[in-house]
Amino acid sequence: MALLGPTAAGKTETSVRLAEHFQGEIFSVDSMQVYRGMDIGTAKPTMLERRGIPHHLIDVADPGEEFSVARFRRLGRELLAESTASVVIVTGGSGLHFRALVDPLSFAPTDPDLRSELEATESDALVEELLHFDPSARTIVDLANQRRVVRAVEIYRLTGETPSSRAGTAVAEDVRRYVPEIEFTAVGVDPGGALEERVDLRLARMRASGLIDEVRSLSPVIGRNARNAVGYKEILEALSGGVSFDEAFVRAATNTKKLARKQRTWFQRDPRIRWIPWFDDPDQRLRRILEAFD
RNA sequence: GGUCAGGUAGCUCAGUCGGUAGAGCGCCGGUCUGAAAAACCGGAGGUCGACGGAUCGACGCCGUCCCUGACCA
Repeated sequence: MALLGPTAAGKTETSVRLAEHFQGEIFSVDSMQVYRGMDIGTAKPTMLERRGIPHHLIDVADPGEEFSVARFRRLGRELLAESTASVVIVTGGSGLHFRALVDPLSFAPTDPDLRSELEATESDALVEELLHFDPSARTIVDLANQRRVVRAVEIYRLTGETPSSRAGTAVAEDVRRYVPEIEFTAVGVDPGGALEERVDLRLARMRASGLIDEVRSLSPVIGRNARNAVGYKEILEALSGGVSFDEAFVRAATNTKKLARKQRTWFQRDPRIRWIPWFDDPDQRLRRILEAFD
């Protein structure tokens, strides 16, 4: 089963209670909780909060690494295959990571050298190359998005596959139709308008718990991906003297709310998620979620 | 009280020689297959401090007033 929704929706606590109820184990689908040491700012559940429930896909990479979705999928599938848990509870707010885990997404290979070569290439030239080997790529790839164009050309040079050929496969069609590879039932939770104050409150708690020190100690080793995490990027900016810590937290608050909206638009189009009405009381929330899973 | 600078989108500010306004951020919405808490796309929003004046025409010129900041008394 899956428990999804935007950040600060109380998923963590609820998922632990669900796991206790079903004797299950938790698989996190969170793009930033994968990094070791990024604890406070990612709202990673502490050992105490986990209450003995096994949590997977958390702390599986160093903050200096670039832990891609493809790696996330590979590792997640491995761990799922090995798992002996009677019930698996998938929870988190990273939509693509969720789909990578349960849906038939097949990631084409990558090559760091080729990648950096393409990234250094004039974007018009890349678009020209792309449209040359696949004229109808225009309708599939966002040509204004440099990263997408680079990736499409990279895949072509590495495998000969074009955006059209990849989009035309049966699995690609299944992905579009939300046909899962691993069956599940999913429930969505969303505090709606109450989310803003939950975010403000949570950030204040993070600050009180030492988020600034956490970021400071991570700053020498944090990598390109991890440093983009909301809360971290703003405080890193403050640490390098750009802005005050107060300002950093104000920005972190708006960016967290922005993130929540993006997470919503991602999950909202997934027809498999059943959204339940929000209850502020955790007990009531759990009860409604259990009903929904019945 | 005086001098100077300034009052333009929610915020910070652009606006060439007068032809009724733009950007970044925010806000709203969308896309999404190896950076996804990323990257990208679209949209809404302004009686240009107020009132008067000269002009075919003013955010822009002239006058008065209001507000803000700095400095001088």
